[in-house]
Amino acid sequence: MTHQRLAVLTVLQREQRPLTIREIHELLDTAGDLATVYRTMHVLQEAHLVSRCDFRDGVARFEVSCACGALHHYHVICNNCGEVRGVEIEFPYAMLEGIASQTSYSHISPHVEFFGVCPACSKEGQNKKKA
Amino acid sequence: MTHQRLAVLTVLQREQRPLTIREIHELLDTAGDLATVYRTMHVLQEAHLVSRCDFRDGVARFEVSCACGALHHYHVICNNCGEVRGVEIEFPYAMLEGIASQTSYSHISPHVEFFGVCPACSKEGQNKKKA
DNA sequence: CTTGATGCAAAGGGTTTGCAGCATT
DNA sequence: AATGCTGCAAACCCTTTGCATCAAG
Repeated sequence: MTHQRLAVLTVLQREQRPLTIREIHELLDTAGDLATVYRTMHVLQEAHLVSRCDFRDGVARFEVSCACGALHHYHVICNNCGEVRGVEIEFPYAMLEGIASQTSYSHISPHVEFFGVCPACSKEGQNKKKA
Repeated sequence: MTHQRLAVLTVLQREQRPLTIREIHELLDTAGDLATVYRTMHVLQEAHLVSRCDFRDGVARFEVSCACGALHHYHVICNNCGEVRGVEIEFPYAMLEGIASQTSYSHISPHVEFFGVCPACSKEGQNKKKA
């Protein structure tokens, strides 16, 4: 609604990758207060305009919510250099049904992040082996 | 190896659920220092004796690594009351292959947590609707 | 005027680290 | 004696919060 919030959304739209709150703050033209960005992210999250992801490094990241069709948006993070790749792939909904039937939980939604080794770091590893 | 580390493993074995470092510390008979538990968890993690999971609440949790066969161990967390249920279910490895081929990343491993509403909270919701 | 967003500063909470002391080999 | 684990305290970082101010309806 407010100017600041639109600015945050614009940044996220432009970057098209998960951003730390600190990164968002630095990318804002009219850099307001960091606390304001934190509050803004809460609002945008509850409005389902952005989604939060967690790369297991203790820092929350945000990106614009995808207009998910059949394919869903995931991330693969390099264990070595931290590079993040986006992936569009179908999530196996059969799994959700299995979980629902095993647990009687409802409204189940998965939070998934993939970790691996990126091509560049893979090569480096090979070089190290050879050396 | 050391006494403290075995004690931590024993606690995790006994409880059979993801524990906060603070919880582990409180469950230890000879409660040493919190910092020691933090260091211990790092060691155990690197030794692949425990695995860390993340329930998106800013606190790391640990449990004994499963001797994974065909079925894998996952968690379903109640969005309302925070109750955690364990689930044993097959993970769709086809998904991993899809991601590997899309990204050229190797050694891909998924980190998954499921969120939903537990049966008890589901009932409460219905009561509220009726009331 | 009333409501809500902002900036600023301080506090909170989980985690890490430096250092000295202690145990074990 | 040497290595490494422990306890203690302080520091670090991300995040949240109280409060006064400011902008908008």
